[in-house]
Amino acid sequence: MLLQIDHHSGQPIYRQVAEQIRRQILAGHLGEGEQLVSVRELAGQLKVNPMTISKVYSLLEIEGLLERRRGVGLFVARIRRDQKSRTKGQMLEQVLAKAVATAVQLDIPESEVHESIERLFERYGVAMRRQEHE
Amino acid sequence: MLLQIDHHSGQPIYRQVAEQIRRQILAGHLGEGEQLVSVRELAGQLKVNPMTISKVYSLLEIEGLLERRRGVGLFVARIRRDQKSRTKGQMLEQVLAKAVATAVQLDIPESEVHESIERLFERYGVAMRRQEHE
DNA sequence: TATACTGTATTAGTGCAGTAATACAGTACG
DNA sequence: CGTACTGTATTACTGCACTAATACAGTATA
Repeated sequence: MLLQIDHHSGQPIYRQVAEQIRRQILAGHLGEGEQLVSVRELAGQLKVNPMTISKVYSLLEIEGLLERRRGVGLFVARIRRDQKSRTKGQMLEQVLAKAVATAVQLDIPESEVHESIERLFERYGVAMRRQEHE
Repeated sequence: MLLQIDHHSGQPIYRQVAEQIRRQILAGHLGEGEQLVSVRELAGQLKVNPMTISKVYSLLEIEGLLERRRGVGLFVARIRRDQKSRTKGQMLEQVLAKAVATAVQLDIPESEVHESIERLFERYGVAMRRQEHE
């Protein structure tokens, strides 16, 4: 599992890690039933206190993304497809709602929002293709 | 000037106020050259320490939205149209970039993003119409 | 130049989110 | 049942963002 922390982002460590794991699960990069790296091991890799990682895992367990087995470890929970896509939809809508609110208050027309999104997607497409070649 | 503070939003006061004034300026609801309410007066209205408002004004001055005249007060700066629309565009793009990043990482297709935005705009439309009737 | 406004530099208080240390609890397995 | 793993409850430290109190500085105007 490839994780990285940006100590200068202002975002707390536990949220950065949680967000990355959450996305790996929802995107299917982290398979159902798969065991996660142990708290102490991940803490060691990231050079962070184990409690910080424990907090991350607890957070994701509450969200229903992880299942814990006492004394054994944490595993990616079985998630029903509809629930999964609903969660993904909610995450998207959360960020989009902010954007639309901004646009409305600044009197920016809907068409411009769509255009901007097209540009951004295009930019991502380019970035992805560059990544594939490396 | 109609401003409100939500003490339960978690967002600090000075940012809430700054954001609201910023949008009023960029949307043109607060005209060029117009004088702003004095620090002490606004602080009184919002029942907040004057320094908090001073901080807000300083912030907006640094952004180039306000001009200060020592001992007199603060005024909405003259902003060139192109700069204004550029600023607005940047604000929008900032929030949209996050949304697109989320979508890409979750493997959500671009079409779904556009649909979600249409829905959100529609919802806002309804809310606005309701407001007009009140 | 006195007064009644403007804004602000400085300093101090406060709360809380984030992180860490420590010690405790469950499980597997020889 | 001991050892070597799992995760975690409790407690405490720490830094910093936010807010506030106070006293100071500029300007207009009579």
